[in-house]
Amino acid sequence: MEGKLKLKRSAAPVREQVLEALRREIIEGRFEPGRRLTERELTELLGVSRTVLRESLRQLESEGLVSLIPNKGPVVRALSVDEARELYRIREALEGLAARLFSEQSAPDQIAALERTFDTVEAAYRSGEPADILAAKNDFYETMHKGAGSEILSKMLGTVLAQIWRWRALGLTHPMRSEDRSAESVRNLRELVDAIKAADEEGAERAAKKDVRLAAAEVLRLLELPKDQTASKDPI
Amino acid sequence: MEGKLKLKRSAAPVREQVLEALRREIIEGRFEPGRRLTERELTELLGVSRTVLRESLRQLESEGLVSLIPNKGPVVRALSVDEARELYRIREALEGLAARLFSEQSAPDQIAALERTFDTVEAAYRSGEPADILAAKNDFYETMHKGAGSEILSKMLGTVLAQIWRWRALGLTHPMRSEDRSAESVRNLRELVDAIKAADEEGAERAAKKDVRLAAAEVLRLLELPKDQTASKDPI
DNA sequence: CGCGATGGATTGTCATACAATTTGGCGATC
DNA sequence: GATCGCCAAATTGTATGACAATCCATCGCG
Repeated sequence: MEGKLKLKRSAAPVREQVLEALRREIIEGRFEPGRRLTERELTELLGVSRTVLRESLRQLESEGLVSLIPNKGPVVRALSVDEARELYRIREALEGLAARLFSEQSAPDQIAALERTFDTVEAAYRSGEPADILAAKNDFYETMHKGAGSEILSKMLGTVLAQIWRWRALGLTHPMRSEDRSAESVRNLRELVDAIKAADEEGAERAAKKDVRLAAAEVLRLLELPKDQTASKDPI
Repeated sequence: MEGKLKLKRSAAPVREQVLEALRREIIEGRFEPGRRLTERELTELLGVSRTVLRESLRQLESEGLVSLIPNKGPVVRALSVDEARELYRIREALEGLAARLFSEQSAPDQIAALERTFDTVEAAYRSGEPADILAAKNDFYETMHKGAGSEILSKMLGTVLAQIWRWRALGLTHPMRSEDRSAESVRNLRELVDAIKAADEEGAERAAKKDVRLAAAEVLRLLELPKDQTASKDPI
């Protein structure tokens, strides 16, 4: 009955901790797509009751991270390439909206925060370390979403990002990735930041959308490459 | 222990039936915003166990229809005017995307289906019956979402629509509603249908967004009116 | 070789129990 | 009489055990 993924029994409700723990395992790829998650296995792993576990699983289903197959059990959701395409289109629309809302508000402190995270992104790209780049870009987007001033939108973008997390890493680590992508991406983000600074709503939306669109194109290109590369090492 | 909202014990899992029953009650306004929903009350009303009920409530929380206040219980979520505004902006972006995707696909049968639902909308507007208009427009949007060919997008739009359902009715039934809105709305939708027929992706997106934007403007105008009208009759 | 029966594993649902927390009210004290 | 503190009721949070329903692999029988 021992929990191996330790949960502090104090601060937050157990259910929340379970939810976060499972979400993390899935997003970070330790529970790979398609993997079955039986209730017994999870309750033993986490040391919680079925009651709590099942509530968390239902929530993860709403977020699109697991599929609950009737009488069969939960499975880590595996997305098809088509679904990846759909998610990127949705993300494009929503990031565009976020950028526009950010521009409309034009809050000086938020803009300053965005510039700071942009500098970090730039530095991370220069360092070339994929993990750093990913972390920096996450910060950047998070700052942008926050600056848009819509809790609802932030949450929606959060669930979209959680679902495509795997592929975002792919675009940075795949051996066949395009070499020009880095410079291009930085250029885009700078354009976005400049537009927001200038309160250019139209330009901000366009830049944000373009950034997502190019990232999507790269990822989809990589996903459709023949699989026989040496790339089999890390099929996140 | 008798369930007063009858649930058939057969076809679908009990949890799904509970989920749908509660969703319906909330969307259609029989559980008004802000109302507390204690677990005991709901289990008795529905005749199900707390286990099932709580799982359903968690799901409704993810959908934004209830707020779960810790140690206090579930409450039918009440949206502020600001949140309404946010939801309409999000809807605008997503409906725009749906229209664009529909155009891109240009599936003749879907287009035909859309034209049929548009005719129904037109007829409903001529009849002037708010319930008919609402139902017809729902059909229209549903058809459009389906035609966009993205299950994920459809579901997202579904949860957005569920949250603003109340206000959509408002735009059609409020005593102070603008008289020109009907003609304008029909004109917009026709523009949208025409653009889709012409595979004009740009135009379709623009028309869909405009439709949402105008509907939002009308609803927000009504929400900000002084409350002392005779309008107290039906505060859905 | 096909195919149905059977049994194990897993989910679906329920009832119950008790701890933790909130809340409203009651009473004691000043 | 007012204020503060504290108790008790109501409600959620969590755990446990039980049993039916369903699915699936496998074994056995024709």
